[in-house]
Amino acid sequence: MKLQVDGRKARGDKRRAEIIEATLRVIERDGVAGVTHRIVAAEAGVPTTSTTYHFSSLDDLLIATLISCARDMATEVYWMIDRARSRGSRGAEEVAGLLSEALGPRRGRTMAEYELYLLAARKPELRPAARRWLDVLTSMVRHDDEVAFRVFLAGIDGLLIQGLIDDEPPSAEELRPVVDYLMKPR
Amino acid sequence: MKLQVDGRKARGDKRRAEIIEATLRVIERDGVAGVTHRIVAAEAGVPTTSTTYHFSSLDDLLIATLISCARDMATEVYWMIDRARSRGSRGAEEVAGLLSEALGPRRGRTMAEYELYLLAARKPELRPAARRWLDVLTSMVRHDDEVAFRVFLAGIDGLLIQGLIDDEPPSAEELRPVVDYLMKPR
DNA sequence: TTTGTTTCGGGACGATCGTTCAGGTACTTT
DNA sequence: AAAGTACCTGAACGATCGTCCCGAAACAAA
Repeated sequence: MKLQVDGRKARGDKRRAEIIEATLRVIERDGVAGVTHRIVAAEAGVPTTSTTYHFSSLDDLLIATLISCARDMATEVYWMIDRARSRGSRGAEEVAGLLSEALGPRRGRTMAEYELYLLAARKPELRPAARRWLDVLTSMVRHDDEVAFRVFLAGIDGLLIQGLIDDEPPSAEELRPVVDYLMKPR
Repeated sequence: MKLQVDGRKARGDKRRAEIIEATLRVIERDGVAGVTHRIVAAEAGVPTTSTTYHFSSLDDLLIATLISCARDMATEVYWMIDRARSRGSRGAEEVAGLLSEALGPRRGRTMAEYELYLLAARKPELRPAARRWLDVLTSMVRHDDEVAFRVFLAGIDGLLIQGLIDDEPPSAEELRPVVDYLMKPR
């Protein structure tokens, strides 16, 4: 079993990845509504037909983008948890910082993620990918209290969504008491 | 100052309302992406030019729809709180029931609301309308604990969003322990 | 009735859309 | 070298899009 010696497939995979990255940039900038074959192709610097060749339809492209996005998010959270653990902290500070980053410098990315998330609500084939990052969290964090953990996850989502319609992103200091409350055992 | 004696304006307002209702139905069915002048006009049973006449652009139409939607939601929540109070309960049962309804029979409507919500993240002129229902809640519920209330609101949003990507909607019984935890004072 | 205002709606314009097709290129296998 | 496979891409098709134009109709004020 040889892996990836075919130069053609190698180039194909590379271009596929470039197209997915371009798609994510387009969603960050213009939203899911702004995703078209031509726009994505222009963003990626490839001819229009290249996107239709590698992704049989627009839906396929969006599905691939969501899957890639969910994987990135999962690994990112993985490292955050790892970082928090190595510091021996309970993570509230890390979480608050991550939230304020998600709502500030990375606001476009956060919007893109939730747009894809909502898309999964409409397209069942997207749901496994959308659920993945929840699953990753669930499997990583020890949950001595199942209910408390579900509340925590829901709270994070709610804070992010509500933070997206604020005129200016909340700071980590503003978020801190809410996150503390959310993570406080009882 | 006479109000609404002009039959022309009366008809115009009525048609405007019909177009907005049709728009909401289209969003429930096809999402914000499915909203076009022609589709909305067909749904409302009016000629295409009627939607462009009453709403100078598609954005205007979506803005009007979000505002109308937010108002409906606010009054609905108002009555729920009123109902819960008259029963003397703390509301956990009512909240769990409302959530399971929002994720079950009214799933399309819930998706539409969150899509419009996310649209507000991209279009600043939509944000006041999107924030309104949060404001209504904040003003109605006595908040002896500010932080706890923010956590509660975020938790509701998170539960709804996560429930939207479940393959089958959670029942009120499943939701109940989480809602209880969310509303439990400490 | 005449004049002015508001709503209505058929038709059309240019733009952009998703997708297809056929020919060409690059690479692997036989 | 020949055949086979995978990728690339310019051109084009039919459909749909937002929006505009302009005359007709309904209604109010004179």
